[in-house]
Amino acid sequence: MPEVSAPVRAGRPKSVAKAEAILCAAAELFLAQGFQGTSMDAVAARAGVSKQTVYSHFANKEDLFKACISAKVAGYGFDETAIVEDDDLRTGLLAIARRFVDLLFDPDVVAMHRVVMSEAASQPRIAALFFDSGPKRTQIAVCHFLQRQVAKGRLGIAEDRLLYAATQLLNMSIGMYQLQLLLGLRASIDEAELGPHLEQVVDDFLRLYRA
Amino acid sequence: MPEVSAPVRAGRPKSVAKAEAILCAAAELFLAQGFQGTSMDAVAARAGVSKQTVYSHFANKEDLFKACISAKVAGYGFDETAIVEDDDLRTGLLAIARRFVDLLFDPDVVAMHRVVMSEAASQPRIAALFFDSGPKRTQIAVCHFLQRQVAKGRLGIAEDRLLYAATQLLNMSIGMYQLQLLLGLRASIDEAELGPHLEQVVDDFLRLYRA
DNA sequence: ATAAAACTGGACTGTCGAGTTCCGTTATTG
DNA sequence: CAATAACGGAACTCGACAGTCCAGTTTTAT
Repeated sequence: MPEVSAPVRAGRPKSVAKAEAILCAAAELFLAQGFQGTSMDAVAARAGVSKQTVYSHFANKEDLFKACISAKVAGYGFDETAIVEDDDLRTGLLAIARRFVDLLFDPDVVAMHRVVMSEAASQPRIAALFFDSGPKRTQIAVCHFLQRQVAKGRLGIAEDRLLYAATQLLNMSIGMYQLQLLLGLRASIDEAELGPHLEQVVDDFLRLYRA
Repeated sequence: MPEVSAPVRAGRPKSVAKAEAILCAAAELFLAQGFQGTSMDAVAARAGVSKQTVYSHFANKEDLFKACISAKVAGYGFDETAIVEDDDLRTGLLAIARRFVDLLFDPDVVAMHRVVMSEAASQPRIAALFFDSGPKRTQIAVCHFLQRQVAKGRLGIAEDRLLYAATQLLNMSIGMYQLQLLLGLRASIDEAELGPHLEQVVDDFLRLYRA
């Protein structure tokens, strides 16, 4: 029985560095100009690589796109382990809201939303992957945080309304800001506007759910 | 002084019916397949018209796109005059939330969001037009409703927080539903799920702001 | 009737992009 | 060193599409 996992090793191995350069270049272009707006020639040029090499690492444009989004999604997750169980509940919620909008309003993440949405029809798998490892994961992480606060007796939320409450906190944090970013009506959100907004959101959340 | 507004009338006039057919066909295709995914040949074919005729009514693809979105936006507004000043405040708020999600979750409107977002970079004017006569107008309409309820002594909201409160009501109504629709993860939202959700949203809103 | 302009249908140009192919070069393994 | 495979570079095929052109036909105002 021949070695299936190592099929006849010989010759020059594929450069991992080049594969990463291609992936990186492609991600920049796809996020900035969309899938259809990005040509394989442009990717090769930006990666400083020949088109042949691009096709030796990725079968076609669609595969390259999927690899890009998968990599980006994996790298950009809402880090749930970083949620500090602060002594002050309000501070903890504020930190969560802050971390959330910092992620959501990041130019790359905004661009990702745009691209995944516009390709959702032709790439349903990518859309599902994005949702599960992005928004869904975030929602669940916040949900777990709330659950722990309920267990500590600091919040009063029924078990079957935890997901709803988490979504509420996140949705209220978004405000009109994300839409304006997605539409390119703003380049970024001013801290002087965002800070008070998030405090208001957290205060309202506490009025609804404080034990 | 020559007639500037009626420059030398003669010959066959342009068919308004054909212009509308073109606009209608283009809208269907643009919303279903995006700007870049729609060819002028396809528009002409769908409208049952020659390509020449398309170009006689619209200078180029971009102009046609702008005309399409403008027309759709004008036709799809959140009808603020239809907000009934119901005796029961809860019923009134529920009606607003319902009207809002009925509009926002409409397949055409979802598709519009997708298209306008993906073309926002190259068509900033369209994005601004969409925002102002869509989300912005809705927000203001709800804001006015809330203001009247405050005047009647039924709600307690500070003047400078009316916009925030309106956004809150709308954002909470959206839940995760719009994102799932935009990503094509759902085709529509089941009433059995949406009804209780909206009631919960309105109840929470009332807990925060009832006078 | 007549002239002007809209409309059809199709052919045509020019461009761009995905994916392939070929050849010479370079790196790696045995 | 020799076999092997990645890489660069460039040319190439093939199809799609925006926009134009034209010759003939239809509609409409004067």
